[in-house]
Parts: sequence; structure tokens; C-alpha cells
Amino acid sequence: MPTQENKQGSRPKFFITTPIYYVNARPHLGHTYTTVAADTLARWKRMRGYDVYFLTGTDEHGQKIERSAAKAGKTPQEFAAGVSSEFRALWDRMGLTYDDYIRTTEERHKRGVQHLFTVLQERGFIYKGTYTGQYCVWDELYVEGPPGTACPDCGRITETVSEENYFFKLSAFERKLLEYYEQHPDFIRPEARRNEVVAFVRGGLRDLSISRTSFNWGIPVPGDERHVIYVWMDALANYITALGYGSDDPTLLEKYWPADVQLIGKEISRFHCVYWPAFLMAADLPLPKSIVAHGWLLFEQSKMSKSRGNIVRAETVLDVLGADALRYFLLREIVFGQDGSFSFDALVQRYNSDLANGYGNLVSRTLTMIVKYFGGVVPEAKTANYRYKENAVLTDACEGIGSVAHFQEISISIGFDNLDFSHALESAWSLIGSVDGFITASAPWKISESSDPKDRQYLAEILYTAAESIRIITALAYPVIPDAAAKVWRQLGLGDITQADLKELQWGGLKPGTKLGQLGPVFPRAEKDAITRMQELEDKYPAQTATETAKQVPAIPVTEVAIPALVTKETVDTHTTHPAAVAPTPPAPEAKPHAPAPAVDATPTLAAAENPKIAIEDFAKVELRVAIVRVAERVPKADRLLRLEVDLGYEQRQIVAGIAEAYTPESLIGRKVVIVANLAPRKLRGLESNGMIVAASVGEKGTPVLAGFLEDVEIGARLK
RNA sequence: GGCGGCGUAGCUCAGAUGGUUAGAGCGACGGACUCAUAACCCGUAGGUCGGUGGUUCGAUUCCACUCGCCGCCA
Repeated sequence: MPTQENKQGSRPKFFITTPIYYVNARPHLGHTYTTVAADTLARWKRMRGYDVYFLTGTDEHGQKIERSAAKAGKTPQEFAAGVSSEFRALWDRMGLTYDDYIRTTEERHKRGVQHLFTVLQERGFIYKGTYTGQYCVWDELYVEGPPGTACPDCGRITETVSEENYFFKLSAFERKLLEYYEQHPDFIRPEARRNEVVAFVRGGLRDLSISRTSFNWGIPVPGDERHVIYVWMDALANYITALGYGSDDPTLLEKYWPADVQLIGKEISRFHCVYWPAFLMAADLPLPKSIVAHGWLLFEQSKMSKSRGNIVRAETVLDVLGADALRYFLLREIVFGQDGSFSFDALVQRYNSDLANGYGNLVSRTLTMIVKYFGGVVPEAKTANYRYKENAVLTDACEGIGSVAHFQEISISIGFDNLDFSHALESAWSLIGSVDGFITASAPWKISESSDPKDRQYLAEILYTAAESIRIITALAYPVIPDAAAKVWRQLGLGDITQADLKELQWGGLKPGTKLGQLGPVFPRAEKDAITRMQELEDKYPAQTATETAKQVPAIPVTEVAIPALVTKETVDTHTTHPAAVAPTPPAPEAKPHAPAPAVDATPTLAAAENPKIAIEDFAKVELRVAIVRVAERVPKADRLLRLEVDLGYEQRQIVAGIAEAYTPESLIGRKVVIVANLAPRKLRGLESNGMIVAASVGEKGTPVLAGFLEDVEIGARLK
């Protein structure tokens, strides 16, 4: 078992992983968030002298992929490879410093998983049994309940299945897991997730089905090829197969396993905190040191837009503001572990106030003065070692900055080490604030007018202090904003930051006499049109799943394809190792009282004549479309509500409609209806409704009568 | 339904084992400055600390209930 630091005194190792991303969805900001966090931590640890190994990759097996590929007219291999390469291309474009990118379709992984299966089997933790129950094909999930039960995750009706499965003796690990949690309080972070996991295990563990015979797209069970290994066991094993588990070269495994930090999204904590450790225990492998679950990234609807906006592509932000801006925003704005929200508005706000006005401007004003007053050469400072005592006021001020820098460095380091990125950055930026205040208070531009040698020295002290602070801030910010930090490093005349030793950041490390490099803006202020530009870019790329891309998307004006439902139905899938899931933003608080009610929840409109006339533009805001009902069922404990799944041709979505008193579920299936497609999502009885069925309201009771057409109309068609 | 969490200034959030004027950043407003990316600096902002009731000399901080939101319960 590898130790943290071996005897030769070589560098301590640090193995960090992200989940492997399921190729059923194309990369979006949620994936980016997880991966950026991992990259930042990897860079931080590297800079502090660790031998870092950073692993990411894609999860490519399962029935869902098999089906998506078939729809797209591709083989599962082709399909998975296509999406996997999109992920990889995005990470490469962002300059993420992963050391390995594993795909579960690779031979090394397959071999490793089969080896793991065999080991568990030999050690008596796997047996064959029969499972009969409800199964959600979409989520590849077994569900409790009688036949006809809806899947708790996606709402689809489950299928009754009975199949021979291999089972893993998870029940045997209940006590051992609880003991482990007890003895390793930091194993699961944050605490809220840990408590949930502990509660779950305390509730009792049943054995886990780990194979399927109902489809083929997976890794065959060794010696029983009718079975493929269930995606979870397959996916989780990536963390060790990437290091060579099951191969004849144990070098990496011995060196890097166990992982130091495994980053995950909170929705997959059970798999990583219960199943995964149990598998490892069963295989007699050490457990990861910590599993850190972050929150979800919610997308805030921009106030200016119609009812659009959900899945944001990282590329959009990269195009307009650059990777550093995105990285900074995600890590500064969101408290790691908690849910956070993203909006173009907040992004530009942060960018301007922190990066442009804060860091960028500080660098600019300081280095410009060094050029102006000292010919671009870092001046000699005597206070560098806190020894300059001839000018008490100056010394105090400069020493003050020196100690602030020292204090903040400690605070920032603690923040990064604890994955508390937002607080680390807060500390770093508070140092920027101190230096700005210091410069303004000591007003070097005034002193520069004096010819007194004492003042000349005073000026040198001030600018040295500012420049040295910038060096330290830049080094500490490097893990988060690597491109900008590299630029500033060169401007400071320090060369290539990737070659610099940032392990120790002693005050005074900036050598007087250093010739500054070429100056130039690091974070130019974002203009007002930045938000619009990003929105326009998004409009050009309607959010799509991999499935939808592969299918032919009907010719719909792209600006009209912004659908809240995309998020819940297509993107948040509870499948395997997932990144930050993307969830729709709940309606803004102030908008709540006005949230449009779906279906006949709305009060019947009595007299249209009484209403003021509207302009055509007003009508155009309402997106009416034809959809076909695929699934209909009663909502338990709600007399009037039906849960519908309607198909718009380009997407499926769930709508909860108050029409149960007038229509039976069976009568609706296959029926074409008119829906308001751009209605903000709303929850009814805990179910999210993404749209509203259009119906006439008849009689005193307002009995709903569904709108329809005399001719057959193709689904997805818009009513104008 | 069971268990747990949250609800504090326009926005994002801190905070207190209960006790003088409840904090920060951003935004807004006023002022100052000119080295700098219309940037920076200074000042101002009165938020019933979700609601009700209780314990207490005193609660936003403890308790009960209640409303709203969220997570976990294979």
C-alpha cells in the first residue's frame, strides 16, 4: 500500500479524480464546473510540490447509450466515441491539466473491470440470483413498488422485469462501512452529505444487482457472456483501472492509489460513498482518503430574455470572456459544496468588478508607474526585510502590506487545501483591496514630482511593495486563473510561470533590478454587450443532448427552441458518475405570485372582450405547439391532476395538467394536444410541469375541453 | 409520510455557547483623486435577522408551533 510520502523524501503524491461523464449528454457548464474544480486543485497541489495525478474520462456503456446510438443510426462505439471526444476537446481547449483520460470502452478498463469482478467472485462476494421487479429503462434503475410504478427520477412508467442477475453482497459491509465513516470523519464531505450517507447505510443495505442480460452494450461478465456488468460497477472501477488495476503493470496503482480526493456531484454520493468503498473493501483495496461532493449549478434565467436559457455551453463563455473568467466565476461565486447559480449577468458583474477593476487594474497601475518612474525596472526596497525605519509612516504602511500578504497567503492556502475555493479567492481579493488602498493612500504619483532623494527612496518602497504583492497574489491565483497569471508573471519580468517554483512565497522574493516585460491589459473590461453576445451565442446552439444532436433536429427557428424541460428531462440524468447536474432555476421569488398556472389551474377567462387589446408581439411571446401525449397517469392524492409526458418531436417533456375530472389517462395517450411550450416550469404536487395544455373552459364549472385540429398536424408544429 | 437542512440589507452570503449601534462583497447614491482598464480611494445605505407563541432581566441567536424552499429515504 503506497504511503503518502515515501522514505526517500521524494515528493508526496496526490491523486485526484472527477467523475467520468456519461456520454448520453454533451458537455455543458455542469461538467465544466466539476472538472475546473479538480484542475484547480491539481494545479494548486502541483505548485505546492506534490506529485499530482489528475484523472478524468467518460462513462460509455449502458442501455441508454445503446438506444441513443440506435436512434442516431450509429453503433454504440461510434456514438460514444463522438461524445467522448467532445468532452476531451473542451477540456483541451480550456487547457485542463488532466494526466489521464479514461474511457470505459478502452481495453485496459474492460480488463480491469473483469478482473475486479473475478476477484470479488473468488472472494465470495458475488452470487447469482433472480430479480423480479420494476425497472426504469431510462434511468437504468430498479424501482420499488408494484407494477406500473412511476420512476421516482424521471416519472416514466417502469417495466416489470425478471432476470437472472449477479449480486454483490453489499449487505455484508453495512457494519464495516459504518465503522469506517465513524473512524474517518473526513471521508465524506461536506457533512450534510456524510450524514445522508450514514443514515442510508443505517437503514440497512441489501445486496446489489451488478449484472444485466437485457442488453449487450457493456463489459461481459467473465465466464458468463450472457451478462454484462452493470454500469455502476463498470464506471466506478475506472478510478483504479486507469492506474492499471488488472494489468501486469502495478506501478501507477502502487504509487497513486488510494485517491486523495474524489470529486463528485452530490447526486452520486451514494454510489461513491457506499457502493464504491464496499467494492474496494471486498477487493481488499484501500479506500480513497476523501470523497467530496459539490452542489449543483443552477441556471438563472436572464431577466432580459424570454423564457429561455438553461443549459449553457462552456464554449460560449470561453468565446466572450475566456477560460479564466469562467474558472474564476465558478470557484469564487459558488461556495463549494453548496448549490450555486450561474447567469451571464452575474458572470459579467464578477468579471468586471474582480478581474478587470480589481486584479487587472492593480497590475496595470502598478507596473505603469514602475515604467514611468523607474524605467521599467523593479526598484530597490529596503523594507523588503522589514528593516527600513527611517520613515515611520512609510515603514508602517509597507510592513502593513507585507503582513497582510503573509496573513492572506496562509488563509488562501488553507482555503485551497480544504477545497474552499470561494474563501481562498475572497482572501486573495481582499489583499488586492489592501494594496489598492495602500497605493491610493501613499500617492506615489505625487511623490514622483519631488527631487529629494529621500522621496525617491520612498517612491521605490511603495512601488516595490505593490509589485511584490502582485507577485504573491499572482502566484496564489495561478491555480484558478492560469492564463492571466502567466501573463502577469511575464509582465513582472519573471518569465514562464509554469517553470517557477511557487512552493514558497517569501516576501521579498521579487528581486530589485528585475526588468519588466511587455505590458498590456490582462482582463480588459467587459463591455455592456458581453451579456447579449453570450446570449446570442447560446441562441445559435439550442441545448441538445447527444441523442438529439444525432437525430435530425426538426427545422425549428433556433431562437424558439429554448425549453426549460430540456434540463430536467434530458440533462439531469441520474445515471452513473455524473458531474454537477444542471437543474432549472425556480422562478424568481418576485415573479412567483405571477407564475403562470398550467392547464386549467388558471381561472377560466370569462370575457375576452373585457381584456385590453394586445399587440402581435405580445402574442408572439407565447409559443404554442402541437404535441402528442405519450404517457398519462393520475397524480396520487390529487383529484384533478394528470401527469403527462408529451412529445414535441424534438423533445419529450412532463406536464402536469388539471384535467383529470374531464379526461381519463387512457383516453389521452396518443392524442395530439396544443401546449404552451415556453411557460416557465412549475411544480405541482412535487412534479415539475414544463408547459401547459391548452383547453377551452366550458360551463360554470369551467370543465376543460382540449384544443385539437380537424386535420392531422405533425407534432412540434407551431401555432401562429 | 420519516429523517435532515435552509429562510439575515436590492443581489450573493457571513455571524453570534442569547446581551452595548446585526456584518462583508457587489449594486445604488454622494464626495475625493488622477498612477491606472470611466478604473482606484473615502463616505452614505436604516434589513420587524420567514411568521406566531414561549423560556429569559434580555432572543435574530434557545424551545414549540407555523409558512415557504431544498436534500436523503436503493
